[in-house]
Amino acid sequence: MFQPLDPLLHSELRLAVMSLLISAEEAEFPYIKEQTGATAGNLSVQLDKLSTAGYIEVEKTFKGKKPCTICRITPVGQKAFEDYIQVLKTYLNV
Amino acid sequence: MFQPLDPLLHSELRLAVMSLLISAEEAEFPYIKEQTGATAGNLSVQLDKLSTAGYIEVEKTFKGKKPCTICRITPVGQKAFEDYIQVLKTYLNV
DNA sequence: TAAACAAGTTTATTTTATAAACCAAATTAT
DNA sequence: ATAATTTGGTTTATAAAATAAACTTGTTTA
Repeated sequence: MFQPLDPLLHSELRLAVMSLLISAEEAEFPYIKEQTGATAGNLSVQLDKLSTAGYIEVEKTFKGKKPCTICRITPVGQKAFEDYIQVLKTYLNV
Repeated sequence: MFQPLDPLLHSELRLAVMSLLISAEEAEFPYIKEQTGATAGNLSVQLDKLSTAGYIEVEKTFKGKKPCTICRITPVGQKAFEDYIQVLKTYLNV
């Protein structure tokens, strides 16, 4: 029997975002966009979903006069990521 | 930069099926259904996709008078599964 | 001051996953 | 014997998700 995989994390782009934020603690929208190769629209949507779930927090600030969106992983997000890995391992026979 | 995740494997049910077949070498439809908890319809569709991709082979035989669908992983499928794990690991920081 | 660019968001489209409905044959109950 | 149920699936319809295209707002640059 397989435990269900958290659907919020079992998504290529959202997983990549979480992967970045786990190591980086903080990252700006354009950086995430570049690292993941996502389009801005897709990234925006996926960040919203992670944010709504409480997995990340999104801070909207300014860098000089330009808007700047900063993302950070939350404790809830960290826990979800770790749990996801544990469950996933049972699928991979690792 | 993240390498793309094989979309055929990055699916909860198909991954579970592959996971079973990697260890089992051979499994019948009802067994896979039971182990994965999938509905017959969903399983049928996903097995088709894996089969069309050449990741598994599906043999239709009879067990006495009853139809019996046997699934096996192919070398192509094994390779794809291993590759998928390698790529996935870069997302998990494992 | 008009054109191009940066940083996103919103909306529309495509793809995917999933289950409901269905089918054929075999078994069981009446 | 035949009606009802079960087994072993497939096909089709629906719901959800991913993704990109189009758009917005403000800022630089020509």
